[in-house]
Amino acid sequence: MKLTSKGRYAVMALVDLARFDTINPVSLRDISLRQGISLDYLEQIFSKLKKNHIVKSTRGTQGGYFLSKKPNEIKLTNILNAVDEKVKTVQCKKDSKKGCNGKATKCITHNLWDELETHINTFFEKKSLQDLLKNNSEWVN
Amino acid sequence: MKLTSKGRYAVMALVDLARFDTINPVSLRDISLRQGISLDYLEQIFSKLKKNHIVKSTRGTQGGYFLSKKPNEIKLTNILNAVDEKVKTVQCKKDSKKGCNGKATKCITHNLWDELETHINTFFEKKSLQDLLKNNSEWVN
DNA sequence: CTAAACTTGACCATTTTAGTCAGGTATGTA
DNA sequence: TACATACCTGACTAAAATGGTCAAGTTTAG
Repeated sequence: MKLTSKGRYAVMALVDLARFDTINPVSLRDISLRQGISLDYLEQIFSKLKKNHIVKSTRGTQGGYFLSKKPNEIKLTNILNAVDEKVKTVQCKKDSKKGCNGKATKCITHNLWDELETHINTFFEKKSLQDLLKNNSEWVN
Repeated sequence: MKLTSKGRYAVMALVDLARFDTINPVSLRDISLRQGISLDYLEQIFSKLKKNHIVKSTRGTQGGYFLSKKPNEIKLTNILNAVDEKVKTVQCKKDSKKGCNGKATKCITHNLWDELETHINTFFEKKSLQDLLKNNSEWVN
């Protein structure tokens, strides 16, 4: 199971973006300063977000990134998948030697982790960027 | 966030134990053979399980481990906590430099991860060893 | 034409994971 | 009492993941 700061950074950056991209595109430099995330690391993350059609970008002076959809259309699943936080709880295919190969002879706890995975993913599918914006609209930056 | 094979092994081993400790204590060697987990690794795991009063042991020939409570009294939270799988989603105290110190100026996504943590822990608090036994009673070993 | 911005990919230090290894200690049974 | 079978402890480590940095670009608005 993976759920690390890369995913957290991605979500933080996108919330930031959603709040500031209303007029002009937002530069990674600004996000970096506001959120305290390394610029170089942000570039890696946004490269993936762009490939997954979550953000678009404009180059040149005054360029930057903006959301490619409305905040309520961007679910957390989309974001986390984009940056490779798969939320996979088991990989039982490798150890075919004993028990679990995903078919007839599942390991004893296979179903459990499957359930958990569903449980977590449901959570992420319900939450959109919009939801996070609402919770934070009153906050000073 | 941590949720790795150590936790998975712990759960597997305990399900195995729950199925076979009805008459005699179960040796780690047997569990190791049945579940395909390294004996040395099992010893580490059971050391922690014992410290946390989830299992007890008898020494000597024919010795081994057995559950210290009934399967329905052992929740997955207990097991995972015992082997140090904390299921912590954020540690926002370290980076006091920017935003999140857990107090007034929480990072934008702080509430989100708190919610997720609760969501996952709820799942683990509901599930007991007994639940897993039921699901697997029909399986051949 | 050039500075500001995005883009790409290689690289790397540190930490965590998933164990192994070596050496114990305790105890039921013969 | 011997001894095999268990448990117990701590040091060690290869490999992978994490959380970045660094270097060298390309693009385009002004």
